[in-house]
Amino acid sequence: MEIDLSNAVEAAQNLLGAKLVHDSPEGRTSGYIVETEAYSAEDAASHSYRGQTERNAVMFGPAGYLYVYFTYGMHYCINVVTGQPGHGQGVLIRALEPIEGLDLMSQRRRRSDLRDLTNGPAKLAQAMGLNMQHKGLPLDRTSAVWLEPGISPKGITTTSRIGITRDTHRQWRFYITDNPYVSKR
DNA sequence: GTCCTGATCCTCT
DNA sequence: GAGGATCAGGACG
Repeated sequence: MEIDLSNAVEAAQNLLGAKLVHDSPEGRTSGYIVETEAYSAEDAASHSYRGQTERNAVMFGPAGYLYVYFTYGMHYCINVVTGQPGHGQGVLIRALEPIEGLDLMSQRRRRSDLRDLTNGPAKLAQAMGLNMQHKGLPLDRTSAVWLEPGISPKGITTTSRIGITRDTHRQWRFYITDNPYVSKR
């Protein structure tokens, strides 16, 4: 992988514009990453804050692996693990700009509006067909899910993170400025 | 468009 | 037993 994942906050910005691809039995889906959030073990909003557990163990492994979690009783969200093993860092992928497999994404999402396929962390996981099966996979060509170099963002906007209740002061959300596929708010 | 709520279940307290 | 890195649908205007 050519993307620098040594630090979550920097990696969250480096990952903007990268291409995420999933080759599934139903076909290929892919998209450019347009919105991310950084999480680290010193951060009370992070799953890794209270130390390693069975659920978050992937976050404490090497960088470049996929951490998937299940939340709110019905949704999956995906992270790219960053940092050194033992550090417990990750970057939440919050939105994609769809590239390949638009019909398949629409089927999985049961939505036809292009802008409603991948503009949210649980939406993109559903559109890409990602779930707990994919937790812990390396994001390279040895897996069905991987990252490639994509586009260079023209501008990056920094804000506070969405939907958290602790450490809300951190400005650790990043998105490609003016991209129409960024989640709301 | 905005606001509010129900859905639904795993994880940790 | 509570709460969560969310989303969709309905009420209202």
